[in-house]
Amino acid sequence: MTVEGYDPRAFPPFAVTVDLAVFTVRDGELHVLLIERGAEPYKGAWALPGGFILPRESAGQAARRELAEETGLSAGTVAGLHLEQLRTYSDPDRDPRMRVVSVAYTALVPDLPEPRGGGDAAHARWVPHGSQGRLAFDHERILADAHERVGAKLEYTGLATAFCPAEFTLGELRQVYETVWGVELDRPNFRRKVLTTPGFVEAVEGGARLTGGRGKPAALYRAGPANALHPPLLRPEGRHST
Amino acid sequence: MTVEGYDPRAFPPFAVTVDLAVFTVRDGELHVLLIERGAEPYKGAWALPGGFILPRESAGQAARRELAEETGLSAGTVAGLHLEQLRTYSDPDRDPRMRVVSVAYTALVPDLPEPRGGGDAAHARWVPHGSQGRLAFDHERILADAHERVGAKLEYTGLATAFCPAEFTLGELRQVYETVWGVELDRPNFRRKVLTTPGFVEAVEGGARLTGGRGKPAALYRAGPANALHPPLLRPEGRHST
DNA sequence: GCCTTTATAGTCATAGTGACTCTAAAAGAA
DNA sequence: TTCTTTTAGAGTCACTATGACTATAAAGGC
Repeated sequence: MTVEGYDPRAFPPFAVTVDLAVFTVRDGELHVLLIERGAEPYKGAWALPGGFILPRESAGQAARRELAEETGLSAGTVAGLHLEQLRTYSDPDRDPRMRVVSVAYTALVPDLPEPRGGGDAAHARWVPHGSQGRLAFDHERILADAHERVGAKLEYTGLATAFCPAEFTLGELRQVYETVWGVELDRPNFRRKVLTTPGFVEAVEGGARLTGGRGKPAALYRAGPANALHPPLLRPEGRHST
Repeated sequence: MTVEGYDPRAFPPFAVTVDLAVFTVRDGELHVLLIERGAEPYKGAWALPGGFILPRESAGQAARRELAEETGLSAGTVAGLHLEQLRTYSDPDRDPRMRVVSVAYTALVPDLPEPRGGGDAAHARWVPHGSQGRLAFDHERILADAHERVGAKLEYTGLATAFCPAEFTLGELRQVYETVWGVELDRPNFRRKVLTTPGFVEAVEGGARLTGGRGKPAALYRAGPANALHPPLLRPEGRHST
């Protein structure tokens, strides 16, 4: 049971941190937010943003605070972003200095301005996913888990809209799927599927947007009320993992 | 970033525990393993089994160790059980005495003997899910999250076989779905779906088993190699949450 | 004007599924 | 024994969802 026979010195003390895998779609490519470490160990290496949980904070609050600090976004903007707990990493040797348990979060954001690199992050950058090279600690593993989770959640939730601005075209939404899954989707079929899935998207009345100056203007949509898609929008070829 | 500017006293110390939501199907009913607390706070209340992570343990190792201690199962048996990290609970006030972050795990077990209540658990019992009343700490929330997660995973993974012994009938497997989801499934349709989903189950050659002495003997199957079901076996009526 | 690009409207064949009916093989009751 | 009950398992039918298409519309660049 939790904390049987209580004694302040009877439990092994741990440091608890949050790490964030922040994804965005930029120019049709999936990008991850990374920071460059300014101290040992792994000095100069790239790592996921993150930091300690404060004494009166939940892990979720810490994640949102760190995200605001490292991206330079206002607290109000960060409050509206999609942030989701991924899992907790607790290998005793994951940090060479001491026992650190880290609660990892995944954030999905629409295309944002270049991060300011505030907080203790010497440099923060959007890095194309796949070209990030080796990361500090077990952050490669965390990033891989986060990518897999995001890909899976696109199938059965309306999460893809979190990568888009408030109003978006179906082409932009389709590009999110193609970018995260690394596949090409048939345009008419994707359109049919999205529009017939109840609650996925809602049409914006007057709207129409030129898509980068090319092609016919597209109607605008906003995220619908559904958080689960029925039936799901499954990846082609069925490569899952879970 | 994780543990910038290291100083042993610079980080807020946390206690880190694991909590377990252990499910089994007994007599066609979903049961949860609960222990009765022997100390304040919540003395006498029922709670999820769990305990501290030791200094050289990962959270997963701690979960497996605690499960063995509280159920009285051998380490070998516990090693074969399905154990999966659920999520981490970190509300600063979730434990009234001190700051405790808990990594929750979900375990799915076939019908087991009554637990011995070893370890520090005064009493351990299988309690029918839904009749457990109020639990200590935030364990009701953890249990609800675990149930929702298990229900969702039955849809797109072969997880249901973890509730069954090594060899099982399709009727037993169907009962797992019906019990966890709380619905009735059409027998022929369920059978067709399971048998046509590649890798879900494999026929056991000679086998056949009387199902509680009633009805025609059923063929035996074992869990197949697939960990993901394609296409998924969706709940009727599409009530998800995610 | 034409060409390219993207959006959007359809068509058609097929796989998957829900709602069924029907038969087989066991135990227990009369 | 025969009849009833129970569960396994085979099979049918209609409808939905989907993959693979074709075709048209509306923009910019040339």
